[in-house]
Amino acid sequence: MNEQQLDAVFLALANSSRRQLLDLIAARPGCTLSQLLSEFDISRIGLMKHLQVLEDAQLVIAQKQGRERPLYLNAVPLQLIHERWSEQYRDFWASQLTRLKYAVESQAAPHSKITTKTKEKV
Amino acid sequence: MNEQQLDAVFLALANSSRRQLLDLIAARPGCTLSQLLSEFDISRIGLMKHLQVLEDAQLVIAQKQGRERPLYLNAVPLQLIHERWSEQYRDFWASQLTRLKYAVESQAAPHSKITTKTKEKV
DNA sequence: CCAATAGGTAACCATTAAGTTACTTATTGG
DNA sequence: CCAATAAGTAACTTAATGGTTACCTATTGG
Repeated sequence: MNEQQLDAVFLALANSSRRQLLDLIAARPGCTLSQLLSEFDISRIGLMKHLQVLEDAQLVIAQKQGRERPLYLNAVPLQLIHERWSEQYRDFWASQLTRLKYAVESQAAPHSKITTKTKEKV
Repeated sequence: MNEQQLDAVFLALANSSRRQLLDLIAARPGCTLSQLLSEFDISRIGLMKHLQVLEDAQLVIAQKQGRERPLYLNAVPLQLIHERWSEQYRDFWASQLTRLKYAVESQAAPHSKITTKTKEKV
């Protein structure tokens, strides 16, 4: 995946309606836009535009069949990103410290208050 | 992570300058904006805005120290997404078929031409 | 001290995103 | 056949992105 493809995938995921749409397509392979419309509060055209963004990112594929256009998840881009992260952040995650590690190191003599404060829910 | 936090993280990742910035911060924990500026073709303010987007997503944390603001990667959001995908797409990825599976199933009697065509590089 | 340095604000501009309504096309079931 | 259905196009509005320049603030090293 090149940089532009990454842009497209992350952009596609950066919207909760689109993530929901993707989940629905994953759960109901072959479904059509009209079938999914009832799950959303937006217009058909609005939803169609979201779908287009997912297709641009190649997260969804569709083949027109008659007047319908059945939709399918293509999880390959997600898989590729998943694998890349596995390699890239292996050490980070293995340490089980992540931000806390650096937060503490960077402060000469942290108060106990600060160390507890940095352990926040995410 | 709630939906808005996911929005923020994916939005932050949906730009190659920001991904590059994140990589640099990961590689040089404690570095400052000015130090990183030479790696980019954009203005300091432009870069500062990208940094702000990463901070909004809590992918980067910074504590002001004197006139400097050392930067640190916070990989926790990435880790959470990584874990979620591991669960969510386990079966999909295990099948090693992804889109091909559904593409073939959805066509009554596919020509050999079509089955080869669906196996495209991603 | 004070000039250089690191960072921050404000205001602006062009492009893209996210949504709408109105209209068109093409397929199909009864 | 033909009306209902599924999808697509066009045009528009509002808000957000991604970038700029100009100016301001605060810290620090010599």
